[in-house]
Amino acid sequence: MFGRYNKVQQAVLETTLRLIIDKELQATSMSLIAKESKVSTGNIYHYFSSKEDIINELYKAIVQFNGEYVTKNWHEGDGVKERFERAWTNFIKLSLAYPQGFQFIEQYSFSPYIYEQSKLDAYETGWCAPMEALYEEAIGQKMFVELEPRLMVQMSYGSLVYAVKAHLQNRVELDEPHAKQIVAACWNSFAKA
Amino acid sequence: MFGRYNKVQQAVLETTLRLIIDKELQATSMSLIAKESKVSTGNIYHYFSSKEDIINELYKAIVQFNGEYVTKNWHEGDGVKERFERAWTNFIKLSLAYPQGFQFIEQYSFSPYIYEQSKLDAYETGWCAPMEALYEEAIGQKMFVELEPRLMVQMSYGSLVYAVKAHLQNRVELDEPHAKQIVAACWNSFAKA
DNA sequence: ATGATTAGAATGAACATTCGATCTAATGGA
DNA sequence: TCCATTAGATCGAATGTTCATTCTAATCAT
Repeated sequence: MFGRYNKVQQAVLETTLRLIIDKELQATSMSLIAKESKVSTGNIYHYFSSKEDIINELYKAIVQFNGEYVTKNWHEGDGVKERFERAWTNFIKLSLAYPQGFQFIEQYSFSPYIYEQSKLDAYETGWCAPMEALYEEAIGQKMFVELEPRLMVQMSYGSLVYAVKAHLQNRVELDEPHAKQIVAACWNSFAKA
Repeated sequence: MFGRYNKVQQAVLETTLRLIIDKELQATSMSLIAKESKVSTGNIYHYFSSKEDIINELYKAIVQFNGEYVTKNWHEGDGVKERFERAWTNFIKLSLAYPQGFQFIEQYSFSPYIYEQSKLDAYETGWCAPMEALYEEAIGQKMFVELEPRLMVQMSYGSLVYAVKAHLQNRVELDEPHAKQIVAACWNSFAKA
């Protein structure tokens, strides 16, 4: 997930992600990050300019990772529906495989802690732009009702997010057949009769 | 929203809600709450045992308020679909009328800051239980596909939450006709062909 | 006059950040 | 080959601030 960073940075980012999800941001002090990552506070400040900076790097790295994951295996020649199913199925798999990254994005993508610039970049480096284009295509082919693609993508995403959240809280099953039904529900919500 | 509390408690809760949404929790100090609510710190501690306690009272009060709001105007004799539309339309209206309450619940319902007990109570005092019963009914009448009602309710809720979020960030329109289309999309996602 | 409330000072802990010292490893000159 | 020099990496104690909470003495309302 943090391949483009050096060893020290990786240790800090991984530790911070884990601590923030386990314990909440305010309970995650720099000294705790230092202890758990086995990097001294001084050295952390050698590689990151502030605590905020760590959080923002985390955010950017995860957004990019998620973007690549969701748009994986889109084959040339696949129809709109195939790509739709592939993308959102990828998203569910991603969320189950990297629940900490999922929860981090969930908790912080609307937080003032994340710089506006990071959020703007996220639109391009993440899956937002490609998914909106896909929904646009679906409208063009009369498969979807006429609604703003941006709104529709957000709604589908919200459905999946809450399904995954419910699962992570042990409140519902989320196996292969469930995932299929969930993605189908997303399709049906905008499919033309 | 805080009808069951006394004047002092109301002032504190209203102020805290506003500050937390405007500025983030960590930037909302007790002294700031005291200054803006015009209640001295000493007196705040007379009515609340800690900062955590304020947050948890806020949470419980808003959950209950939202629960009553969403299930408002369910008329005897209304069919499942009418109640479905009424409930989620109420939810959208609620979110637009009380965006701070909406954002608070969004940010804190998964946070470790909220006691587990508060979360458990929320299930009964909020709209979760009645909505699951409604979805159950829809399944019984063969209107909905067979999926866990809990999962379906969460997914519908997620759709609406993200639609409202997108609107609050000025990213999409959310007027009366849009609300209708959004609620229809939620219905269609689980409607039997 | 009794209980509620206020202003705000005092307390003590927690925390982000800084800084000077020490370590490491690579390079260069003899 | 062997030591000297250097640049950067790493350390962790020290700094200064912020903040939740407590306390005190004064004021207000009934």
